[in-house]
Amino acid sequence: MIKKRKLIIIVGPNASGKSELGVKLAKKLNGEIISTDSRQVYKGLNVGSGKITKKEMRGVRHHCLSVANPKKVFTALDFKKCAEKAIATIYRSGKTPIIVGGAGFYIDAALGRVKLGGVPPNFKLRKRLSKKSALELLKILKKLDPKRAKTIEQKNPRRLIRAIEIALLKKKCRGVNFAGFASTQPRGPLGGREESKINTAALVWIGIRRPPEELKKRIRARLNKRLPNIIREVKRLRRGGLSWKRLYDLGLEYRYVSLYLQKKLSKDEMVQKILTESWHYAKRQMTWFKRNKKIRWIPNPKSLPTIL
RNA sequence: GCGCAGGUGGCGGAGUGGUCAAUCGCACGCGGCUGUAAACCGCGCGCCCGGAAGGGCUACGAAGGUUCGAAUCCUUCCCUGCGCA
Repeated sequence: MIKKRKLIIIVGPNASGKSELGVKLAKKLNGEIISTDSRQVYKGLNVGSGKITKKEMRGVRHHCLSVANPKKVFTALDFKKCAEKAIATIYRSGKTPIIVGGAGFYIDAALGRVKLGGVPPNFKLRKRLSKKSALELLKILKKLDPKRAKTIEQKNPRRLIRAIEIALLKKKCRGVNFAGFASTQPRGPLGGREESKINTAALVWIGIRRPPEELKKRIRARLNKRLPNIIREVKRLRRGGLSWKRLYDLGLEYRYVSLYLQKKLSKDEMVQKILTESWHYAKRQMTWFKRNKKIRWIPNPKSLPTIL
């Protein structure tokens, strides 16, 4: 039996101060950071995604940052692979891995708390299905996988399409053992575990939770400071060949700044949109994390728990 | 001062005699999420009781009136925008 190694996970909403805490802990514990952010994985999405700067890293090594081409979708599975590799590397060098991020789904995927199927995205199929209504999609799914049809969010086209994608491939490969498939996987207390080095680690969850008004203020301050650079960044991304559509899908600052640059929003509308949407996002992040009872909540990065 | 348009829930904006506590969008609150996740989706949202069904109360600028019944019709008043003075 391998001795349990420590793995620290720092979570919290947008603009709560996770990166700062991460570096602080890394310094203290001789650790390295695995950033868990669905937009910071892309090259060129820097200011807008709130990516930590070289200077802010203070010499601490960060993994899974700027590892993907923004033109292509980087999936949760891609992230999981990156994180696992990083964790292995960090352990090998005798250091402590510290996962820092706000993308709850990615973190849970990386740790095997959410099981990813093994069915890659089929963009042609998605495109075709995207023309159908949720009701039509549900009908299709009912035929393909009645079991999944019962548990799925019945009005969410994106989920329905993915479920159909899975069911279709499953059908095609009937006979093969697909026990690992998400669609038939019970949700167990941890959503099903997987074999990995992570299972042998002692997980320490830390969450930063700030009062709503304070968080809103931080979000606003951060945007004010960065907006000019974000606009510049979006222009640069455009020149680099990102479509408006892609920028829209990237969400938040990328979405609304590009609408502004296309003159579909005034500057003021853009700012308001980014602010409220960032707040909504922060709340969504919190609802994700609230379920995780292992998280120890602290009010700010300064109140470092003594458990370490 | 005259003419025209209008005043509806936190905001925008429908409704124009009963089926209206009032379509819808936004904000706000809560939640979901199994390879797009900063994406995507659901529920609630006047007040009070209820798990719900349902019931009670107060509401559509103000005050009166018509009517079995008014956010909707009439009168007066107050306010706003545009036009003419």
